[in-house]
Amino acid sequence: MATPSKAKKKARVERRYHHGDLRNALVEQALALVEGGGIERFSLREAARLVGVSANAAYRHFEDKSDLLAAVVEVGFRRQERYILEAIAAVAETANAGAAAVERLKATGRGYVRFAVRHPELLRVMFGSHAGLDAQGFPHTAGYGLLSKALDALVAAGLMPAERRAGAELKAWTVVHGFAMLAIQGAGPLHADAKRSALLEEALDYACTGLCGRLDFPAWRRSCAARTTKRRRVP
Amino acid sequence: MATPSKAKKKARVERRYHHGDLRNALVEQALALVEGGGIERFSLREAARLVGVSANAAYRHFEDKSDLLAAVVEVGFRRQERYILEAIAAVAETANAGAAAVERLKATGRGYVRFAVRHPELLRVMFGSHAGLDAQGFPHTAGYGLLSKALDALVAAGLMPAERRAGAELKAWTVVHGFAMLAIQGAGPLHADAKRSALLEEALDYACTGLCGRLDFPAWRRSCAARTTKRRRVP
DNA sequence: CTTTCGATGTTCACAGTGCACACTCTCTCG
DNA sequence: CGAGAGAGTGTGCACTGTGAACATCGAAAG
Repeated sequence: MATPSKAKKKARVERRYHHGDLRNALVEQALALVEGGGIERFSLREAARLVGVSANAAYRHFEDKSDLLAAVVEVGFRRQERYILEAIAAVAETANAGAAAVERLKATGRGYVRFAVRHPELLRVMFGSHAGLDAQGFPHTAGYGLLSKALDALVAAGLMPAERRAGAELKAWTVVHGFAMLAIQGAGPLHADAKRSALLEEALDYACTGLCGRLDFPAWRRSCAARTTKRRRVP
Repeated sequence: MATPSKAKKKARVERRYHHGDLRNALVEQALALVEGGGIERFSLREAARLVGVSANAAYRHFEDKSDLLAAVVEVGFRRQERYILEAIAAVAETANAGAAAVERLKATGRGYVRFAVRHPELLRVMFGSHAGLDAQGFPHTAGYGLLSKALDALVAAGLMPAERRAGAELKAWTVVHGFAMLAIQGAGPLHADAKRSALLEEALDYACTGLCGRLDFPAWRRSCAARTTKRRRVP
């Protein structure tokens, strides 16, 4: 066997007095509890128990139960961001700048909704109380910045009149957030996967229409055609 | 003094063994607790205590804590419906059928959002778990029917192409629900009353654009003009 | 007018929760 | 090496949701 002095440093599987990474372990466990059974079936005590630590150990790392939950919300937003980035990465490249801008915008929405459907309880917790948004009222997430860039590109490509640019983030967010929330609620025909993604595409077209103000820019038509023909799969 | 045999029948203010209307009293109290302090600050026991009854008395009227909450959700939906009806009643009559249809559609959204802003915690509870929606996934509320009628009228007035009619309820609902949720979350500039209602009007215009597909129907322009000139106050 | 019975409320009991306090263990640094 | 700070434990308290047995009332049946 190896020298105990070195083995003690890390990688000790047996019960140690100091956990070593309790904070993260608790957040991870809390998240698991939330995802499988909603916010009701989550207690600080059970999270601690499952991690193999006394209940009060959690208070060395979190003020409160709600503080632990806030940490869960934080990783929720980061996870959502990853979904959005993946969705954007999945769109096909196009020579047409307008089509690319439209596709990137739509991909943002696809990632948002995909995250919602895969982690409904987590999303509910993220928007369950006044938390998760920064002082300006936006998520401190790269995803929001990507949305802004996509909208800028839409203007640059001549698809969106410049005077419609202001506040466009919020409008786009409104549609996508509403869709996501209703989807996880099982509203209308949104619970079935196939139907939902078809309706999402409709909703995204509809959102773009609303954002740009009109359908009949020539470049717009071309971009729509580009979308339906080629799209890469998400891994 | 009156004959005791008759006074005993009803209207006894003193402590009686049988409450007489416990179920309603509990729902009312539970609703009050939810509205002032969110779902966390609501316990079956406290509701019972405030009503002046033992905790377990509630179990004669409700299966569960969650069953009581479901009753709260029910009255929430009815209350929301009243807001929508009031908002619709508040729009000015117009000779132009198209303008009237647009206004009725928008009013639905205004009522929805107004309810959300006035009863944020209640709305959160209403959409906090898989509840409140019927088997088809729609709220069993007259408000939804009114939305459908407004959309039909939009088609009848020639503002919305008939081929865009299918699924329009869901799209309208998506925008308005998303707006309402983000508003009560304090997202972006939505927490300030004045800014919010201005943005709501923008969002409603934007939703109509998306629903109808194009801005430049002549009747559409006229209806927009009609909206900005005259609107009655909500009482 | 009694008797009886079902609906409605009460009390007691139990497990589980969030949290405060005082205690113990271990690692690090002077 | 020894002291102190940071991390984890145990005990205790007020509270919760819920089950089971008991108490009370109103109305229907005799």
